[in-house]
Amino acid sequence: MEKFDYDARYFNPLHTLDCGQIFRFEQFKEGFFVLSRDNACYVHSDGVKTVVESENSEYFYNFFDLARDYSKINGEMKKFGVPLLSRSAEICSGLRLLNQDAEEMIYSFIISQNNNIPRIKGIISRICGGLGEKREFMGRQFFTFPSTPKLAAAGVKFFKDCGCGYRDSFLFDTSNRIKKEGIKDLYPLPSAELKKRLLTYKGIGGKVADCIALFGFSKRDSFPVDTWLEKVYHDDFGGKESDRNKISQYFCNLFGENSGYAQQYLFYGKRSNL
DNA sequence: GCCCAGGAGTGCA
DNA sequence: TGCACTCATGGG
Repeated sequence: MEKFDYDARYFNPLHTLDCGQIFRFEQFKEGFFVLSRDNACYVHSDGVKTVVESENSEYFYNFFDLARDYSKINGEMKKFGVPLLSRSAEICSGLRLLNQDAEEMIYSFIISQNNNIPRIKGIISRICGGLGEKREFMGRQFFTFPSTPKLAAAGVKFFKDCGCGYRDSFLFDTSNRIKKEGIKDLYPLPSAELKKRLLTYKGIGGKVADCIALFGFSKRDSFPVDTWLEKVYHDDFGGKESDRNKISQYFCNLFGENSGYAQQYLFYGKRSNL
């Protein structure tokens, strides 16, 4: 068992986990049981220190993006004079962007399209239960996220039976393509080029590509626009466009390198009615 | 029964 | 290029 802690003011487990960037976590004891790739951790906070217990501290230190100073990022958010953003930044100063596994993000966000978060979590959980490896951490059983070869070999019916709906063939096609080609050459690409490449996969459009770039490739200059951010754009920024690509461009021009952080604050703030 | 959910593929003008 | 239509599924 390895264990470390961090200033809770800039690391709040609930705000970090509950803003739609991760689908594999559950309430556990006084905090949360969190899964990423084939790793598990227990994260909990007393409001002063946030503690992470795992068998791989190095992995989760990077996963929770703890090398980065969020006090400055958080402060920047209040300079735009947008009440929703200021409130969210004030209340959610401990919200952090996770550095997650690229392939896990690709499959997870293909599932996310036109879907709601509770159901997305259920689908992913069933896929892991069916194809992942059984492990145990702190007396709790969990399943790893399946490798691409396992997903590729599963067949459309497996995904259908997990409740994926019409996204079953997207997962089948994309996993088989990644099995053949790999994604190694995607890592060094700049955001715009990466997004262009992601758009060529079945089931990945503009919004999902932005999520994968942001959460799976740590491209913080991405701004995914879903139904919630479209609401934010109209309600809180007085925007007139309806094309989500244009809305994303608007926000990227406004927030630049901090686009991803602003997006998460706004998403959480709007959904939570802050 | 309806509307919505972290949308995208397709066909047609 | 733009736009309407369609796609499974479960929760509210």
